[in-house]
Amino acid sequence: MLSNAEENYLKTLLRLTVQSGNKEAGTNELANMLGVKPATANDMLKKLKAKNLVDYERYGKIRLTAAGKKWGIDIVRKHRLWETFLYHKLGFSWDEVHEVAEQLEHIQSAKLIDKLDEFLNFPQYDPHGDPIPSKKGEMKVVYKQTLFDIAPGKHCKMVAVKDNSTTFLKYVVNLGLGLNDKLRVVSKNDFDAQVVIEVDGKKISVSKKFAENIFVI
Amino acid sequence: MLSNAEENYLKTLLRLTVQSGNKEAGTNELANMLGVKPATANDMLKKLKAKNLVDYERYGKIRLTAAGKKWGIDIVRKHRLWETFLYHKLGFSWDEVHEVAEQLEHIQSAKLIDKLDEFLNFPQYDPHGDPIPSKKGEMKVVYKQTLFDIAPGKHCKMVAVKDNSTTFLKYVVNLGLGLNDKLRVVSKNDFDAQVVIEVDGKKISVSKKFAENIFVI
DNA sequence: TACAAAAGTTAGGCTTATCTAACAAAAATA
DNA sequence: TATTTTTGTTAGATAAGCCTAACTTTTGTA
Repeated sequence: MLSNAEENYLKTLLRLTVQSGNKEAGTNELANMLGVKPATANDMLKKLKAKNLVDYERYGKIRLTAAGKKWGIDIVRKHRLWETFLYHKLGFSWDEVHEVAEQLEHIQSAKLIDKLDEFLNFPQYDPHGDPIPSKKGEMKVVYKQTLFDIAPGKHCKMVAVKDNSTTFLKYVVNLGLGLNDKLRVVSKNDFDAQVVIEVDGKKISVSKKFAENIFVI
Repeated sequence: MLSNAEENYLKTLLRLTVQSGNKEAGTNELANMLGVKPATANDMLKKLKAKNLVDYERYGKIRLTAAGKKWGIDIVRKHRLWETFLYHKLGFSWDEVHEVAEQLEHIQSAKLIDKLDEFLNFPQYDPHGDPIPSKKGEMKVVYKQTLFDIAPGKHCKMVAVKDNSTTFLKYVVNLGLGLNDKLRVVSKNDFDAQVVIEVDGKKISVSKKFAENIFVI
């Protein structure tokens, strides 16, 4: 049994290593993402090392052990299943699910998650288009191509978002965009990197930062 | 915002005062029910007093303030709604719901609970027959009459259970008893207070302790 | 390569929620 | 009523998770 804090460190390390293809993380980076000070993260790393959840030496890089990775994936699985429940069963909106799921992901009951999975009909993706890991910890490869990578003239389909913050998601909805929308990249501006796209015959111009947070296939 | 620990103290105080008709509670009693030492409970009482959630003087009796009572009722509402969800939607059994609901009751999101209430179709009673408080904090009067209070020869209906422990609930199921069963009290033994009841034409003999944990009307 | 900047660590403190041990007040009883 | 028992309180300790301030190691660059 791990505390909520410990679980959050594992979840964040998973994002920082496996999910980003980085393979290793640093103390400051970890602390920043968790909103704590490096000294705090350092203390926790020692604890997680003692529990064999991270692979780590003084002044060295941080990696998850197999056990740590599995635990992190379990949290992601729980988070995404709860998001799916909130969205599809309780009528939460796209941008509201994340915050509540941050709490629900720490509920400890294997049976609860299995039953929830079944109740939701074994969903493959959460409301943000992110893949839901299986019970065994298998997770579909995360999308790598963003809207910014698409060449002008080409078509693509919006399949997920990188940023799950309320601010970003509300912005997306406001622009009239949603998952599975078919997009065409009209142009990419050389001066300020604005990207003009066409959706449903309507043209909209978005920033580089925005385009890099939209995953497409 | 209160911590899980604080919420558990309020919930327990509610049980000890309002729900039992006692109206006041003692430190040892409270500590016992929470599984902590009296010294610990004493510390917490000071904190809750400072937050205006309990009414309490040194060496005096403990009462909940209106705010403390409301908060406690909210926890009970959440607990019972989650139990109903687990039982009716996820297929948990009678004796499994309590433990998981103990965790879920601390999730902080008013919207979540309102939506859950709606999703469950505004249930009035949880799977143990206990009334679910309304959003405003109105709670149906808890049943007072137990199987032990019924005179031999009389009929009654099992509407709730007092004890929600796995041990007790499994025992109830094992005896073939369930909510809404029609019972007839056959006899009450003067020597050891065993109560013989008839259900579906089958006679079973239960202890005084058992009979006192079955609410009937 | 030497040194400045960045990254990481340690030491010592704080808060919350718990404990034990010793003490004080209230209640029960002889 | 005096004394014992029960109940409640205080003081001091511990572990988790966080902090700041000072220090050390590594990295990047002039």
